[in-house]
Amino acid sequence: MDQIEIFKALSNKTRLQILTWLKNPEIYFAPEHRNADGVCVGMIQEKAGLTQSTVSEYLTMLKKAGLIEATRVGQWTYYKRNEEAFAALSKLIESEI
Amino acid sequence: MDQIEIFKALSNKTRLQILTWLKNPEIYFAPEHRNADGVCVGMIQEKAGLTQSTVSEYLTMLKKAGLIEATRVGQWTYYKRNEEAFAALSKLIESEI
DNA sequence: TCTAAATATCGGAATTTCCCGATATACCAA
DNA sequence: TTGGTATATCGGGAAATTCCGATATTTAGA
Repeated sequence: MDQIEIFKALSNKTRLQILTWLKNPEIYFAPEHRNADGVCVGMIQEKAGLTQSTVSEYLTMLKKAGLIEATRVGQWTYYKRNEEAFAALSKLIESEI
Repeated sequence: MDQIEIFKALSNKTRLQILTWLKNPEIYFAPEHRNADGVCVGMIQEKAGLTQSTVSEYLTMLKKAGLIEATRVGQWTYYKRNEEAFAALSKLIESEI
């Protein structure tokens, strides 16, 4: 758990938005674009309004920080939150930092 | 509470160290360099091993993010943690982000 | 006053981040 | 195979951050 990597990943408006969207995908994405593994990149990109490459990099960054997980299904990659990482971060701030 | 400002402030090794030192000043600073208002800039600078201007700027940044508070006493400025901000951030990550 | 000490602010070089377009890779379907 | 779709990676210009030295400000004390 690299604290600085995590905080850097959280230091961007779009990346924070993505995390919010992935917290309640049923609110933000149509059923056909999400499943138990999360939401595919293209739909996240569409909502973000940035280029595909940028959004893909952002998702990779969030993944490296451990905040989200990826599952490849055919040509799609589904991303979902790693809630344990958020719980751990919350506890870290509550008691360690 | 500007989330991004907070996460940016936390995205730096030295600033995280300063927050750790201020969490338990009695461990890291001699009694004559601390009081109920916190620890003075010079002592924080000494521990950080960076220039006075850099450390002063870092403290200003942490203060703008709401993570620490400043009290001027004579020629000294004492900085201490704002624990409520950390509690609020912990809750934010636990339930909102 | 005048000087010295503590801190804050300014200007800038080096590095990193932001976000793009172009290109590469992976997979599916015909 | 071949072409099309989804995603990842690369190269780079613009903007932000890092950290410095120099300078300004604030306050105490002679």
